[in-house]
Amino acid sequence: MDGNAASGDSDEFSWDSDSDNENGIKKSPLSSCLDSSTAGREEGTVPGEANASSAAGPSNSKLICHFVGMGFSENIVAKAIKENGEENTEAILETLLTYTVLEKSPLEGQSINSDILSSESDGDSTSHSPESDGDFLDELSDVDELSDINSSLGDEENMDHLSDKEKKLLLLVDMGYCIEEVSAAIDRCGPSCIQIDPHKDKKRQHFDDERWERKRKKAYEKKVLDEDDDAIHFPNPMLGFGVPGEPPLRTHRTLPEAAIGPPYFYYENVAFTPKGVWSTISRFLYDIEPEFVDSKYFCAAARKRGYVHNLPIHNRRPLLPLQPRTIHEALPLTRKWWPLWDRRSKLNCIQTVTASAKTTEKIRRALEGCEGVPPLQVQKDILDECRKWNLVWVGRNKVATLEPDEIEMLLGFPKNHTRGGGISRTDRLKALGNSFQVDTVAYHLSVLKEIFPGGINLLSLFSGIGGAEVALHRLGIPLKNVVAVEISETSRDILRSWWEQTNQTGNLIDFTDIRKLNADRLEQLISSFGGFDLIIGGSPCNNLTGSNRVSRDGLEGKHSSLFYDYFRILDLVRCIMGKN
DNA sequence: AGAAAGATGAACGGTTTG
DNA sequence: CAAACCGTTCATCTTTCT
Repeated sequence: MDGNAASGDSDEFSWDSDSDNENGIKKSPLSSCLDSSTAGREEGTVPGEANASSAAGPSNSKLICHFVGMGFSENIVAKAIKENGEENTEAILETLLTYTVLEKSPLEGQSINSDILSSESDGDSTSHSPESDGDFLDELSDVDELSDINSSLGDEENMDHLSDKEKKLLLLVDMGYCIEEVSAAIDRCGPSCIQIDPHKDKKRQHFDDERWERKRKKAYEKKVLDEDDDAIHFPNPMLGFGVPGEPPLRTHRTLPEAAIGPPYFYYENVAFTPKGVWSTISRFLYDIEPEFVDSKYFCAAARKRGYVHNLPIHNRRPLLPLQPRTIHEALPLTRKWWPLWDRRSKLNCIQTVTASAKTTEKIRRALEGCEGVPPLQVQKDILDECRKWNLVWVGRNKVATLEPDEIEMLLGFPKNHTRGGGISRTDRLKALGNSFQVDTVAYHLSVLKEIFPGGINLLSLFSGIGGAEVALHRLGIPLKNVVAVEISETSRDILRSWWEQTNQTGNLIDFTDIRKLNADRLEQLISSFGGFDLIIGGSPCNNLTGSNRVSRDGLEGKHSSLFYDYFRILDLVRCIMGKN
């Protein structure tokens, strides 16, 4: 998946507006599906089409199903739809939230929810600039109103009549959390799993201090999560349920009822995220326990990732031939120049940026300055740089960065997979750095071969350069219909060019923006070939990975919040296929 | 020739884990 | 404690467009 891609196109969603992220109220990933079904900006459909069809008969149950999937009870959903009509999903949501959150104090409920929803559906977000005076004042007045309402609710007396869930919901929303997410989270794990400090010292003037607000939110998140009991723990060594060549750690597991397919699904992201991210992901993905695997057990490079999937885990088979597992085997030409004091046998994680010529030049000069074995301190400094930049030895005193074709091999792609067609070296490295390790994913997907001997229909979200497609193809699982959603044109080109070169007999349909993929389009696709067998994707890690010094904002980050779109699409497909 | 767009290089800490 | 991390941003150089 191309991590930067989300910022590439014109922003109808105003992701860039800091104030949206700061108070966290306007942005509600869960409701984005509702946005797109009402706003009529779907790819390949004319505006209004969605409204027309959602008023039709069968989609009424779909609508109910959708809201029930969000955690509302069927009775209330039916009531809300009756009250608002089927076409106005935002109004339905508003009503639902009103019922759910503030049944017993309708007055406050109305004002809070209408604030949230009216500001969300606020027309002009395209040319939105946080510096613009008018906009800025608008934001402030929104926030002020909200904080007035909330502070009036803030004292204990006024909250006495509210249930545990309602109190916590209000407090978290007050902290800047997205209301739908909080509601879903509480529904999934109960109010007691979310610890709230009732002593909030809210000062209005702090709202114009972005940094303070961000810090406060971060600190609060940390506090909430530190007190969270079910923190994720990582297996050490990071073998998941098992890797080839080792006795399996587990061959069976019991999935939560709600998690069982069809369709099968497979979600991937970096293992080491800010705290709490994986428990949120797991909670959304039907409480499935993530499988954490380091790809160093599949190839010569480390790649620590978490996978949430509902696939069977017995009778997994690795891709053959097995990849070389050490640097020397994978890159034999480096052996000759590899100094004895560099004891690395595995490469570190392949990332999107590589060292410059200056770094390798510096190392060469440092080594030429000493005769024989360099002093320990020099060794250590050089090794630190080598580990940091994944450098390999290519000549006397010479280290070098990995070449794109070497990375293709390490990640399990065919040689020249990303080469040519006007793609620059930088773009290759970037696209590769964002990709799956094919052997690892294929090992997990291998169980599909006997389930679907005739091939599968695949929905590939954030498909990038096609790691999932390559994995399935190498497993010998025929690809019947592949719907690939990828925002980067470069990556789409790479996938299509691979598709055309590998004698595929199926159809490849591609989409650009997952945010614009809606229920109507999915329904069309599903009815045209009878449903998806596998929904696979790794959403952007930009705001999760430790490499990001600037905006490691967690799941609510500009890019990584697209996880909620993965969930939205998955849930929609399950819904449409009648499994919700 | 000059502007615009694209490619490359270099500097930028902190959180999380065992 | 060390060690690792699917990254961002700005400056500068290079290529392409007008």
